[in-house]
Amino acid sequence: MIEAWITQLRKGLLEYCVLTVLSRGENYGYEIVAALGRFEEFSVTESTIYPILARLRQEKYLKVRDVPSGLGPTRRYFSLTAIGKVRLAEMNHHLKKIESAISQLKTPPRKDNSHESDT
Amino acid sequence: MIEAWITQLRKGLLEYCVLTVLSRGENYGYEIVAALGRFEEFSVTESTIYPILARLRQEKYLKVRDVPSGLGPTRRYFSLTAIGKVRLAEMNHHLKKIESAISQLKTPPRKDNSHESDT
DNA sequence: TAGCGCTACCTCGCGATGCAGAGTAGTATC
DNA sequence: GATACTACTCTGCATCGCGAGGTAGCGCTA
Repeated sequence: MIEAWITQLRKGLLEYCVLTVLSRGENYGYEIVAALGRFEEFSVTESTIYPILARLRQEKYLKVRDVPSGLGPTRRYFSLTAIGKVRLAEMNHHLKKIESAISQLKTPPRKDNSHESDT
Repeated sequence: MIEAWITQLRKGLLEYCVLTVLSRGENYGYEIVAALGRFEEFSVTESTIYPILARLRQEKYLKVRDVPSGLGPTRRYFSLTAIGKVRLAEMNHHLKKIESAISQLKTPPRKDNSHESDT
């Protein structure tokens, strides 16, 4: 099942997506779910996002600001901290390297010489 | 720890990498480990690769050919089956969509109109 | 007051995966 | 027989995504 594979692929990636969304400005959980949900491959529910937000916050990558919405429960706005921005930059760096590695995997490795001429 | 994040990122991705490596032609486990190990982000050991190969084979994405190596135990060459190639194509498709989604996440969403002019 | 629906947040428990560590087996060399 | 190298296998743990379920504030209708 491709769907099961996508679930595995998201591991780690969703954390990155949350940070990326927040790099555009502060936002609250419910809206982040909606923002990611616009993309089929990132369709998620609260039970996926809230634990990520909690962990990111615990690790000091996010800070919190509670704002009464007057239209329901208080909204908890998350935004990147300084180290959160650093973290996101590191992630971007690693993702680029991974992309590069994958594109190299698609091409047979260039042996310096042809001391291996099987078949 | 970024390293822990990379570990999470690899979930699902390694399966894709293995299929990609095999799309270049048949190969055996030990060599696949070496092929992936050339890239820092994909540095793995046998205990990571062999379970993937076993699962991929069980799901009929790979077929096996045993070849005595005369230099140790018999080598077990893996190669893509027909549905293995289909699977890899599907994965490529999904990865492209994910890449596209990520690049859109980096840009604030364009509202068709400005019926939402917050700030 | 009671019931319903929407917004918004949080927690529990399961399944899948990556991976360190340890083990098995075949061949060659000493 | 002991050591070393190649090649593959198994066990057990940690982490994450996510379905299911729960709480709470506000507004509407009856």
